[in-house]
Amino acid sequence: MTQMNAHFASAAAAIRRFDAIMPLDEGAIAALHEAARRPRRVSAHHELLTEGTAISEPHILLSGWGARVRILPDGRRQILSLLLPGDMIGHCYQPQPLAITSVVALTAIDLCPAPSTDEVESLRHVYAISHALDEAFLLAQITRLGRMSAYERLADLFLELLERLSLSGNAQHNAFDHPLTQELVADVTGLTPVHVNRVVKRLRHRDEADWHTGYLTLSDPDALRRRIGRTPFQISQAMRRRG
Amino acid sequence: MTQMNAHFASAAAAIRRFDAIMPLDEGAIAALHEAARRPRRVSAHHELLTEGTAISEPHILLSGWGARVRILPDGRRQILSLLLPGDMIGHCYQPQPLAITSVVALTAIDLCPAPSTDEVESLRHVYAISHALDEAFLLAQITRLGRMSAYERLADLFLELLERLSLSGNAQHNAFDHPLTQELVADVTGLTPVHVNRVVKRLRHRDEADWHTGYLTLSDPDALRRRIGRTPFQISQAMRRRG
DNA sequence: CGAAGCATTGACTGGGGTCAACTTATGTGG
DNA sequence: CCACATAAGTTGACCCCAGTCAATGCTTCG
Repeated sequence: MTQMNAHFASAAAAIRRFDAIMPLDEGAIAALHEAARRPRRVSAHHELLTEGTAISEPHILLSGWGARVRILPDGRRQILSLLLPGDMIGHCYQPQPLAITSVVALTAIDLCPAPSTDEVESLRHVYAISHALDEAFLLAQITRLGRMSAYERLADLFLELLERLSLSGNAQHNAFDHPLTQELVADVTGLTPVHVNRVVKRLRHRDEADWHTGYLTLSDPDALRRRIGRTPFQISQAMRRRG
Repeated sequence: MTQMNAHFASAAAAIRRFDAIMPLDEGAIAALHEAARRPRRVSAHHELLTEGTAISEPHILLSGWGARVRILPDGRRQILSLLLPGDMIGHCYQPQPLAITSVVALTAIDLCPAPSTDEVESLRHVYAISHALDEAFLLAQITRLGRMSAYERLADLFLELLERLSLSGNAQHNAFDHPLTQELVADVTGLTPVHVNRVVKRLRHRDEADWHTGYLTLSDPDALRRRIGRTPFQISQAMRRRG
């Protein structure tokens, strides 16, 4: 289903996300479509960027999931952030050409170079907001790891994923394709795979979440949000206004 | 001692840090000195920025320590990152005028508006690198919280502080003023104050660190780095080169 | 000198890690 | 289309790191 047209890389998800972040003008839409016409495909487990390596140009993730990863000398692995359709990869402000982290494809993914802001001025603003959102997700990740229980971490992560995937139109009816293994979720949440399994079981028993064969459904996101005291993520109107 | 001339806000630390990040030209130094002439003083525990509030203009922390903080509905508190002399506050790329987190003064601090890059073009590059470093510290914080034991978290944090404070000349001989309470360190490391105390005790007994009356000494940073497998933080040459 | 904040310690608990077996998917080649 | 191999999910038994509760010192500083 999702797989069937996976090789028709489409700009749809990315454009929906950017447009949700901030309404796009025609030039921006055209440029994004054009850029997405010759996507690069990378298969799962391959490294897109290597920590300490030069960054070429910023890219846009068209489909599939990626992650920024850090690995400790003894092999422990931490996923710093997840990259979803419409997210940018390697977007930074000129001076620093070195990748600050490795980026890996968690599934097969399609990506394309991000249209230059020199050509489409209006994208500058969109990219900047996208970048600010990325930082917001890092901060959310820190609070998750620092001050939440295992149960809260999973619930919070699932809610974040639902909210983010909704932006790009990759979620419907509180459900979405969730291609990660429990081990990868463990690497995001700072837990062990075994314990992730136990907590997922609990979520299932409570009828709060169902996660089978790569598809995750949250039965009542609002109730879950209230339960763990999560402020629903939203792009504030003010965020869009120029300072 | 440190307190005695605290009311003579000085640009020295900030300039040393920026210059260490990337050699400054005379125009930049002059602008920084000028900006630091009329510093704003904020006493401990006061909020500099409130989450969701409009950001005025970027500032430079001249002296004292601050923190980006997030508080959960039930009162749990997580310090997202520490702000040290020479660090920037509220530096972001135009479009997003809302503070993404609260910022509080942990000690009495002095700050001044950051000279505009419109006036001193060369500062743009320096600010960008400073911003990239901030992000790098967030990523370090994530790995600390996600994949390190309490012992490693404290050792890693202390080493990061030593390295960062060395840049601004606020550390000498592997030692520095450390004004935080154990409770605040707990809020940085995602632990409880009680457990921070126990780990600090262990560090003391092993003669790895000594922390008394606001002064922290690491007896052998390199040995400690090796022990916990920490890559010494450094600003790579390549980071300074223009892409 | 007393009060308030911070550091220190002990006794106890529990959330989450570890180890290991077993089951269920996924997938690959014959 | 089945047989087997490999990866992923599931479960139980056990343990330990770090949290909790609570008492006691130790500093500041008014």
